[in-house]
Amino acid sequence: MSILNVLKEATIQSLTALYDKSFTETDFQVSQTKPEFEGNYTIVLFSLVKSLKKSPEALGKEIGDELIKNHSHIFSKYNIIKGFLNLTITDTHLLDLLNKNYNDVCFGKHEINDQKIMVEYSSPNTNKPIHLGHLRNNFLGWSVAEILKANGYEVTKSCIINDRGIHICKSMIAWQKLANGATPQSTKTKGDHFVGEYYVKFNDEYKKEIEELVAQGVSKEDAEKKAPLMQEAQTMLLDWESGKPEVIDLWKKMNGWVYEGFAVTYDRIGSDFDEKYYESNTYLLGKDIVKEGLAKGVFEKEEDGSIWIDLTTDGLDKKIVQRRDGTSVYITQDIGLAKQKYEEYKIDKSIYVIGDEQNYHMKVLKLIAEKLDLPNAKNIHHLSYGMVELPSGKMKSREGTVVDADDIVEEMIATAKQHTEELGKVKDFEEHELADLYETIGLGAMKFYLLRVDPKKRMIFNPEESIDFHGFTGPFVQYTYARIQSVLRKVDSSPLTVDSSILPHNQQPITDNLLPLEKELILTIEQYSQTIEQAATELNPSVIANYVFDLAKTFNSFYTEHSIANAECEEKRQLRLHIASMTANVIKSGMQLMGIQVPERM
RNA sequence: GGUUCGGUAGCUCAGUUGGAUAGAGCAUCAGCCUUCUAAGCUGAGGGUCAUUGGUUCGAAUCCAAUCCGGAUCACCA
Repeated sequence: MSILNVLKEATIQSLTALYDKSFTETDFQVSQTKPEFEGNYTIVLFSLVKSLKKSPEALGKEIGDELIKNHSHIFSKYNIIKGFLNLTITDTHLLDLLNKNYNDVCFGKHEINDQKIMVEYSSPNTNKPIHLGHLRNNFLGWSVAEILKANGYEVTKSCIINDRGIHICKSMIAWQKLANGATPQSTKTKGDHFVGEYYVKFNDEYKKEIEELVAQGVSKEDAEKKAPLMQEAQTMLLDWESGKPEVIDLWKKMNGWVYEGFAVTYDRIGSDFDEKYYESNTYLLGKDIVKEGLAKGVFEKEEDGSIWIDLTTDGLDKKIVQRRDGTSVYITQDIGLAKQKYEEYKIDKSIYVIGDEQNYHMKVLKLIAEKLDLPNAKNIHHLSYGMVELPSGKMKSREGTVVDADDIVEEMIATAKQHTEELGKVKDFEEHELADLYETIGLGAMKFYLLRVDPKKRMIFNPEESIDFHGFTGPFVQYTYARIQSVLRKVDSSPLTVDSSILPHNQQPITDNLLPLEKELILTIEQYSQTIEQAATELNPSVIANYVFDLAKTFNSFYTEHSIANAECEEKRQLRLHIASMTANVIKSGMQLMGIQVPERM
């Protein structure tokens, strides 16, 4: 149990013993002591002052004495300033913690529980390659899944691939008309980029057609519908739905190219999935749901045959769930898929990583699921994230300002290479080690940059600043890790041993002799478990990013001020090597939760 | 217009179960490499926490109103 939890419980016990009343965690507040005051943890007494009608000083003294009397192994002393009771943690307790866990690579992770969670993320369209915004989605989804695993959940990563629809037909039409049989192989183009080009070409040609029609006096709206290319795309969609062989073949061929391209990108950025759903399989789902909803009176049929749900009493609008031609719409398919997910996996919670432009849609989805009484409806959770913008504003495909994922990844890795070479510290690296290192640093910088911000906020991606490897960045944390490894390597000949002389059982001289920075490091490490928990509760990897950075920063201060391998005495040396080792473990673990590798050397 | 999410240092962001003098990084300035990796460390300057009012011992944090910005409100997905 963490010190914080021990303190809370101990305080409740002390209060109960002292005042003969029952208390809960909400009756008082515990926080970390501000650096300018002596102590490590602080109990804020004001709320108790009120209910117990005692002065803060008296109250603080009584609680402080009681805590120390009963928990002398954890709390050594206290002071009271105004209404704040500042408690000091004993060195003994911290050393004990260090001794028990210094070599535990799983430190901070929670026991397996029996809850199952599905995290759906990524969800690409097969008509164009993924861009910077998708990267935020991929990194978030992957990281959240790992964070949940670290908290003991059984996690299934899933992905819905939007592989059908009018947008797919557009690139197919363009390819048929313009490609002359060109393929990714023949043009040496990555498959997803290849198909994406034809999607762009379609829109270019389509635009020309509209302009011509408008010039002939057709209204813009009509022109958009009547343009021959659009008509062809519509026809192709119908052909696809009726299973016309040549259309299906073309569709399979082009999607195949896209998947090959995606596979390369996913492999590189580290996205993976346990289950893939294809919209071409799920788009008919939801028919039975519509029937069910009608029977239950949740849905209503209009005169023209279309089916609706009225959500006005919930503050939303009316929403269509089935078209008058009997086909199901997006939202209905999603409900169908939600149901299928539950039936297949018996999940306790279903998380959707989707941009905040779909907040309304997801709200409706959940509401309909609840009204239909689907078993997992209440545990549908939309992990909404803000758009990624450029310093110049939003990315717009029309203006060609969309940042391609492959390009930006490549650029980050190239910058990592250039920067590393300038520093000139890697002369003894082998060729393949260098390639790995650049990839580790470049991708690490990228992931850290996109994950360090609260998901729900939109963020600005400044290509120049993102490539800064100093300060609150992935490479800084990676560097700290490599630095520790370097120290630990140097003492390899005398590997870390559990030297009883620094252990509390022995009551040797180190006790009550920890330096402030040593203490701060151990206390920070101790909070890793809570940090993981918080990140899981909030579904927010930035919690981890901030924590890991803070730990790395503290370590670097320590490293600069105090020698580790050449400490004043053997006990101190052992102690510091233990701290270093544990810091490295926690940094590595935290970075892995964000999908970031740490290099042994850099 | 309705709903909803944001507004914290020049820039990018932390901090909201109400707590002590609001924190980092970047940028600027001043120091620190014969010593465990200087992708580092130490220090300085920089703030009307959008505005106004309310709640109370205490508000960046809670409530109300206003201003600014984003998203959304399709028989598209």
